[in-house]
Amino acid sequence: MSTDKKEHIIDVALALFAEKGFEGTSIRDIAAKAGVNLAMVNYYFGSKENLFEIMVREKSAYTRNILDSIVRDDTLTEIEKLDRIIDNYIDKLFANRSFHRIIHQELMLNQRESLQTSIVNILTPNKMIIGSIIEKGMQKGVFRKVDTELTIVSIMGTINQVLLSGKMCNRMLGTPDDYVPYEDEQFKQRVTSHLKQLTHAHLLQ
Amino acid sequence: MSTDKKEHIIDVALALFAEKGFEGTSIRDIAAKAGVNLAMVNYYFGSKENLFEIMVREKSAYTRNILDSIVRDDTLTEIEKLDRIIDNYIDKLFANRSFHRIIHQELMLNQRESLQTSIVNILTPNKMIIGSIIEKGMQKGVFRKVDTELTIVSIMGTINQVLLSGKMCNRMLGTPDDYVPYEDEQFKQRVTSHLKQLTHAHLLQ
DNA sequence: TTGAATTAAACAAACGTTTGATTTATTAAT
DNA sequence: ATTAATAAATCAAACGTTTGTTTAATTCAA
Repeated sequence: MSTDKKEHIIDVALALFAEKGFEGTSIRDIAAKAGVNLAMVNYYFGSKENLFEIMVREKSAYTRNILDSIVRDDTLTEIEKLDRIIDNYIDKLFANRSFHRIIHQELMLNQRESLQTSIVNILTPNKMIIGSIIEKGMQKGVFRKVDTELTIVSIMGTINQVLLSGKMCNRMLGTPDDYVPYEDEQFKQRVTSHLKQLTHAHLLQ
Repeated sequence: MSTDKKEHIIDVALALFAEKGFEGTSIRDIAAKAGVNLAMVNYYFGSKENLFEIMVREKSAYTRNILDSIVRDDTLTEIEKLDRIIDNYIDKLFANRSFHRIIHQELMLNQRESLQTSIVNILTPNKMIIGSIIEKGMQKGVFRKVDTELTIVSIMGTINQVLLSGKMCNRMLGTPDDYVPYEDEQFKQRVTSHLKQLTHAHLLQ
């Protein structure tokens, strides 16, 4: 079984799930767009739900190890660490926006309970790391006293809100509906500097 | 055709759509939970998609006229207006969280194009009003120079992020998975004061 | 008695999945 | 290097369900 073909099916499925949702995407859709026979999908992955789970597990790998090097760097102050995390997150999430959409579709729906738990388990470590930086800053007295968890929610929520709806972004930018704002370097920069300004004002004394 | 029964079907459909998504909910699900015959749903609403559209249009009414009275009140400063808007929004969105979930499911998916446009049209006026308050504050010099649109995105994004996943909230609160955080007055208060602290730090000189 | 409301039953289409035959690739023996 | 045997990959077709929707008969209310 060629790994290339399996990978290709996963990539096609990822794009379709992100666009139409799990129930809105049929195996026939996936097979057609991937250019493989319908039966191959079940041959490779056993079932549609299994393909979905494998895809989530495989594609979630990129979120790991992003923050580790940043948090360990002793030459950086707390606010510098947060700035780097914002840079890093916006970069990674803009690039992997399809996957990120799927993650949040799943979190919102109350289907596939087991997958929801494993998504929460994927996201929690990252949130913990950011949280520890904020609390270190508060201990040192460089950060104001804030609600650590909800501060993380605000940072993530801002990025997610932007990633949620291209149509909304285009309304904001004055760009046409078929434009892809996430490939616009200027827009990325705009979101980055807004988020930094927001966190600086919120955290710094 | 009894309006009560129609309304009851809409309410049942709302709850199911919010939990399982549009494609994940069958007319048979709706009919069963509403205690009506399967054929009644199509008899009343014509089609599943039509029921969905009617529901969105009907339930979106509550978002209007919330902000008008606040923005017109001349006795309030800009930051006071924003505080009231935050109070109001969190109150309304927590109460109507099922509907709000559906809205954002639709925004995320690229199915039902026409509905997406009308959702954007529903949300845009509210964003415009908040935007005008922020810009008035900047003109007066009481507000810092900020990215108006992205500031709104951060406020909305924070609330939406919280409303998105009860599981995530419970992880944050240390409450069990079956707990409903949105009915917890203390949690609502916590989100409210975080958002006010955030916007104050971000906007005020 | 007329029209609306309600029902059980059936409809065709789409769904995820399985089958069984066929092709292709791999391995082992000559 | 060629051949025979074995395994893996691919395919068209069919499977049984579930889907949204329609029908035609029946009940109910005005």
